[in-house]
Amino acid sequence: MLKIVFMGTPDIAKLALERIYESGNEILAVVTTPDTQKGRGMKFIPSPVKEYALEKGFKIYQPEKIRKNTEFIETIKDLNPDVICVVAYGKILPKLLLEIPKFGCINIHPSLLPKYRGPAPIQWAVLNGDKTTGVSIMYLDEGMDTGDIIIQEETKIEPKETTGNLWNRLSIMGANLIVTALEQIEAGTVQRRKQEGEVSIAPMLDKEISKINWEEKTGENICNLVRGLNPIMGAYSYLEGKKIKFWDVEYLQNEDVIKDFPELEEYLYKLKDVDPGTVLFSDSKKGLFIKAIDGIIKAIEIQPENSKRMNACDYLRGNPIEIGKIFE
RNA sequence: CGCGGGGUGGAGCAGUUGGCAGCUCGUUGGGCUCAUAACCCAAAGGUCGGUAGUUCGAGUCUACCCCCCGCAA
Repeated sequence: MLKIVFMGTPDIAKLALERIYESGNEILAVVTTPDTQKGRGMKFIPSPVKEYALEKGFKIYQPEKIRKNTEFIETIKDLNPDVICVVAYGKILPKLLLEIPKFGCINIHPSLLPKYRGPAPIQWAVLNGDKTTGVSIMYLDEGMDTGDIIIQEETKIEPKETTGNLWNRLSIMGANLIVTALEQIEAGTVQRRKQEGEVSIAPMLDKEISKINWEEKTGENICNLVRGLNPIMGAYSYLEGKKIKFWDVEYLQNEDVIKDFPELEEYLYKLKDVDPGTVLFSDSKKGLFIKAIDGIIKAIEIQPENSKRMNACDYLRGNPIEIGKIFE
């Protein structure tokens, strides 16, 4: 049994905390970011980690800042933890804190380091259309995700998998893996190795990215954008001044569409002349088809302005879209 | 007391200056088809988010409440 201080904030961290606790370790304290005003009405919402900690009665700390917060650092020092586990805490730990636990500070990072160092590794793996990714358990050092690796596990990214799906899977993998790492630390069999391979950075997602660029992006790019931003932001486009978000789309070749809908064949000759983003076919039974530079995007799940997500076909029933209108 | 949008048959929407609650689909039954997600005919299905009020009369106007959604953080 190890004595652990856990630092983390979102749901991915909550799951890890849960597993660490359930596998028989002692949680000396939980550190999470202060409650923030979120959502409609700007109410103060505790982080998922805090909720779980409250439920289990763990000691909770929510310092505003930790760099130069000597009082907080002393508090942690007094707890005398064997290990500090950090999972998506949201703040960079100062050296003074890193040096406290005798077995070090370990971290879950949801990518195969050194690929995708930084805050948005899962999102970027999907956005870039990667076929595989993984989870790394590593020692923290003063850099950004540059510490030595303890264990890594790889997983495939399914062709239609969204960031949300992958996020859930990696959360579980990470939670299990950090427990394994803790067991190794306790048993004294833990190994560490330097990060090797090509380094890349996964920066925070810019808002700009969520607008679909029909002119320049290929059908595959658009598909990756849509699933990569689901469910965090959603990719959007404007139709007649109204913002429409795309939550699920399918990328089709012209031939695929003709095969399913022979009646579209008469439109085929027009395809070359039409601008990307143009609505090629719109019907509440067959769906909504939009031209991309190299094929056709079929909208499956969309979200109109001020409304909720819905099936594209449902939307078209009450809001018919004329063929020839252009998304931009 | 951050800003804004909205709750109308199972789904998505319309409903003008208050005056019989509609549209596109779906569902059920029937018909036509070699056949169909196509077409034709018919039917069922709503206390219009809730409560109180104004009125001869409220989906529509007023007040309060509940729920949902978007932006912003």
